[in-house]
Amino acid sequence: MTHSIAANAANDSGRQPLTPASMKVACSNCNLRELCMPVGLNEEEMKRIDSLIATRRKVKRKTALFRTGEKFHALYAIRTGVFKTCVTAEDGRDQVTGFQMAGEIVGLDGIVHDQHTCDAVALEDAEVCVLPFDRIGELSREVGALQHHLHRVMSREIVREHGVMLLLGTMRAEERLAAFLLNLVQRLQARGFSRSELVLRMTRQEIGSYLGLKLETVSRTFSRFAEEGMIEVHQRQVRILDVERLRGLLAQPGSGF
Amino acid sequence: MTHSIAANAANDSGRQPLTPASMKVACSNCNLRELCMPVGLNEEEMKRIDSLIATRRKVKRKTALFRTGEKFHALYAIRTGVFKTCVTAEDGRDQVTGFQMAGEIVGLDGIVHDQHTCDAVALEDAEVCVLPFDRIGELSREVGALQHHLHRVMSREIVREHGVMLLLGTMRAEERLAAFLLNLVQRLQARGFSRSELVLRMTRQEIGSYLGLKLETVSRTFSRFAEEGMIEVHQRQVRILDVERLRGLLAQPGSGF
DNA sequence: CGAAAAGTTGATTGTCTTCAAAACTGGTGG
DNA sequence: CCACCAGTTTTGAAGACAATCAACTTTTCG
Repeated sequence: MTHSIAANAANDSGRQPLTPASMKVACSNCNLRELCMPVGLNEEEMKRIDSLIATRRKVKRKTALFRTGEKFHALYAIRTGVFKTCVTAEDGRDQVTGFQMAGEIVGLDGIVHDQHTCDAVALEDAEVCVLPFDRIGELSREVGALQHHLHRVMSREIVREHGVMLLLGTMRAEERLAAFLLNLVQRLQARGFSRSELVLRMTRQEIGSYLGLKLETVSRTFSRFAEEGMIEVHQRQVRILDVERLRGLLAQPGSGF
Repeated sequence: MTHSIAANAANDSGRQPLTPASMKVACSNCNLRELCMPVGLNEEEMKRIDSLIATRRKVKRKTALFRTGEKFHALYAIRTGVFKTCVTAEDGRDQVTGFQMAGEIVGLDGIVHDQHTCDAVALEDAEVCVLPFDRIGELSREVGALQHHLHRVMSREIVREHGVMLLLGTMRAEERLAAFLLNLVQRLQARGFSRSELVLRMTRQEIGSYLGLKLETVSRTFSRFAEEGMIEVHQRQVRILDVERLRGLLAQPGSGF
């Protein structure tokens, strides 16, 4: 039982296997570099990119990095913590459009109208690098790799949202939750965490909003997965016991006719 | 009755109020310029942008401009015709992610992995400008306005998809269809068409796929709107009789708590 | 023209939502 | 340090909405 949920929780309080505290404020020696910056730069280019980071900013749990309507002036690279982004309709309904973690970029929505069109809220105490957008523009004119990297980041977001649309448009509750869990655990694994255990940073309500389900449905579906022995759930701590069966939920039901 | 549905249909067969046939192959004198290119360029810059257009390409109804898995090498600016883009899950289910018309850009999904991740299919005979992506990269390094324009196009797509996610995640069938019709008519109006009449280029099935509904539900909802006097439907020809009530469908139901 | 595709409408079913109550958790202040 | 309280989660029962299944009509296009 070396990997019990309790052990995972402990590991988790001492989070950031990738980001020791003693780090200089620079991309060039940031452990998240491969996640949020282009690779294969020479020293000169790296120095320039370093100059891009204006500041870091700490964001307390439950507070916003930016909100709808605020002026856009920077993108943010997440260093630590998990964020949610959500859009709000005129009538007050809102929709979580994504959960973002270390190495991912938020703020792309603001570019079109020079104004943010969604809220980015920290689900736990977090820290971000502030990347002033006009600096990104200048630099990417000089450093081709940065230009292409930015394009890829934006394109990746478009493709991710295609996937969410597929989920929301065609999947049933069980499939949605399975897809959600598999996606989360895959991203956590890429960051050095367990491939089978995770701590949810968001509420059932927030998961439901993201998946187009009510919180009760999310809760019930978790319970059903647990009953069937596919996962183990203790509040926000989840252990995946049978990845294959979870994956199976995604491929099965339409049977592809 | 100057704007009868029949009249609209007639107008429609003689489409292209914005693009006479005698046009040179250049952005500088393209009537869609404001839609798909940056504004406020000097002559020198305009000339460079013109050089970006490698070719035009005609796409027959029901054929693909590109398909999932094909190598990405260009973005496409739609000159005439309407496209749908759709993603396909491993199990064969697919989801229409958008309908694109004159002046809009498709192909952004291909940038991340140098490979398209969705299909773009013409719903009617269409023509596009081919914009080789490496040329866009070079040019946007030289022409700041083009660079910023590209960023805005991508950001706009991200924001649009946020809206679709809100629709798929929170709206009921009537609201979805109302939102769809209002969005469509608004974009057509921006292109010089009627604000109250439109010809759907897509099937009920395709509308349903986009809205996360079955085709029967789309058909029923059209019928209900018609019964209630909000619209008039004759197959694919739709006349909007009461925009305000349609708009009301979007704001009402949650009453915003 | 004729076959295939698209659209409409009805009856029934299934899934998710809604409403409700109770249990649990974690943080705060006495 | 413990009690308490608000927020979160679980679970049940009933209801609503859209899906499914099915039959039929209309339109499109080769």
